[in-house]
Amino acid sequence: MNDEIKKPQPAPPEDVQSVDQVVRHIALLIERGELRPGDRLVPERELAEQLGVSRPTVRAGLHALAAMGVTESRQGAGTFITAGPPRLGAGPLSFLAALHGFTRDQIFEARKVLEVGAAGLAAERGLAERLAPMAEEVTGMFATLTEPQDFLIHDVRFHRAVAAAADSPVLLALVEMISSLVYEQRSLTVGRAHDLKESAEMHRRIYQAIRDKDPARARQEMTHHLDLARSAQASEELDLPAGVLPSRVMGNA
Amino acid sequence: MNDEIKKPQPAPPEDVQSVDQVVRHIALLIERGELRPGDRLVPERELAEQLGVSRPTVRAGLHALAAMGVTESRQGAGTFITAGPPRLGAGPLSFLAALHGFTRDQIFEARKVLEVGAAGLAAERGLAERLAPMAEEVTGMFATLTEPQDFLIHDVRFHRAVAAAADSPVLLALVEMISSLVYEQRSLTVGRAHDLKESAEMHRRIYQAIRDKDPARARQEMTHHLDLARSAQASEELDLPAGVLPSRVMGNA
DNA sequence: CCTCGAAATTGGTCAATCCAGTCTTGACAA
DNA sequence: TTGTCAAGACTGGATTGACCAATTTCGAGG
Repeated sequence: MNDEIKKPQPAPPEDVQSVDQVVRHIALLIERGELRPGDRLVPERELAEQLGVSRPTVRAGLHALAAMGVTESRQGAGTFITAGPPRLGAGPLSFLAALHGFTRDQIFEARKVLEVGAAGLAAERGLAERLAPMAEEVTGMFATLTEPQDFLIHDVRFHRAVAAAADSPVLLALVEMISSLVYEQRSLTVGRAHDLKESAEMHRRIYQAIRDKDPARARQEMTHHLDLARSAQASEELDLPAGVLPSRVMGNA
Repeated sequence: MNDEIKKPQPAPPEDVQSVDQVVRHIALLIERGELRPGDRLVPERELAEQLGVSRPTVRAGLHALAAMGVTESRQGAGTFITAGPPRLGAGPLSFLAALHGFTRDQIFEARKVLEVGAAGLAAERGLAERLAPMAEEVTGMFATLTEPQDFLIHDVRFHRAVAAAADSPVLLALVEMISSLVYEQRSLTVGRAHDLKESAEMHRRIYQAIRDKDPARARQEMTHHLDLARSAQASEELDLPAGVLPSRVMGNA
């Protein structure tokens, strides 16, 4: 064999995976506070040069970050750190649900823990400025009693508003994560819903308990509501053409 | 203009993004039950041909799935659907924490809601086969009172065992997600911990309440423990060299 | 029948190139 | 002077083709 033509290892034997290196680099910049929400990253080409990796590798890393909801890319404009309120994409949970066949009851169980706790916290806090969004969604529910799909949107938004009123960003992120899952499931069956009026009434009572700064009642009303909602959804799923249900738990990636 | 020479679009005008197409394709296979945990995906090259996209594009999609904890790739072996128990990677939450500067108290707030609820459920269920793991971790804590880092590991595992005893996969996934965050934060300061013995005692009381199928006591003990743990961690952070704390909230991607 | 090593398989990466939106800039007209 | 808009640069989106490295497979040889 010739021993001077070959120049095998152009890069030092760094055993780190190149694409991980990209993710770690961005993570480092975020840790250091050099990248804040809304900021624009350096162009892919430049990033590739800085890290000494190829552009496809950089792109793979950026896609991974995008999947985690950290970045957003706009063709022609650039790649940006996700702005807006702290949000946890529903993608991972959706996949988990599809892979392990989470049941409706299992999801409601988690909801009960999260949202009953959130309702209690919201009532303890009693932040006046958080009441309006909740009230608005309740109004929206009463206004869409004959439009199940629209009703559902207000329903989900109400529950998010409650979590927001708990004034706990982490809790809010978790609730939003699950409510996305709930929305995806429920939107398939809500057309067969009965008693939307009763549902709206329950939401109103939850709101009133939080407004009255009565944590115990807020928790109790939320518990009651979720139990009934679980039963309601179960009955909605009964008279449904077979085959429509089992799948379709996936959300936006 | 000529109207027969041009043949502009080699691909039908699908306005879908290629990399999204890859993710959706895998998602579809999972929905249909054609891909189950542990299964191996078709090779990248074949997948690229099937979908009519390039391999770097396929790789970007697979990296996105990997970031969501859906797939795992092993060089030379193949790409597999993540096996094992339902698990939600800590990556997204870690980034969220770093980006929005979640405080220790905010994390503990979420923990209280999740874990107090989990402890209550675990006590209600009273599944005998879930008790052993909890007891084992309590034992481990008493055995490592002088080794804070090892103690912390048992601590975190105990809390996961409680969530597992709640027998709610969704809740367990959420608790694991947060406990990863807690571990990352706490491992920096646990060296300065006092009263590890008292902490072990509290865990033992939580365990006993669950073992006795006493939900109210389980919830109360867990609440009490988390409140004290929050104070303890706060004091640990006080006498710490400045600059070590603020960053380092990122986890494995 | 067992062991071991070569070859096929598969993920990991890079290089160069083109396409498609987006933003910037400066010339031209009002 | 000012406003408009079109050309060009900039940036992400995607492809082709090739090569490296780890793993698996399978047959030759003991």
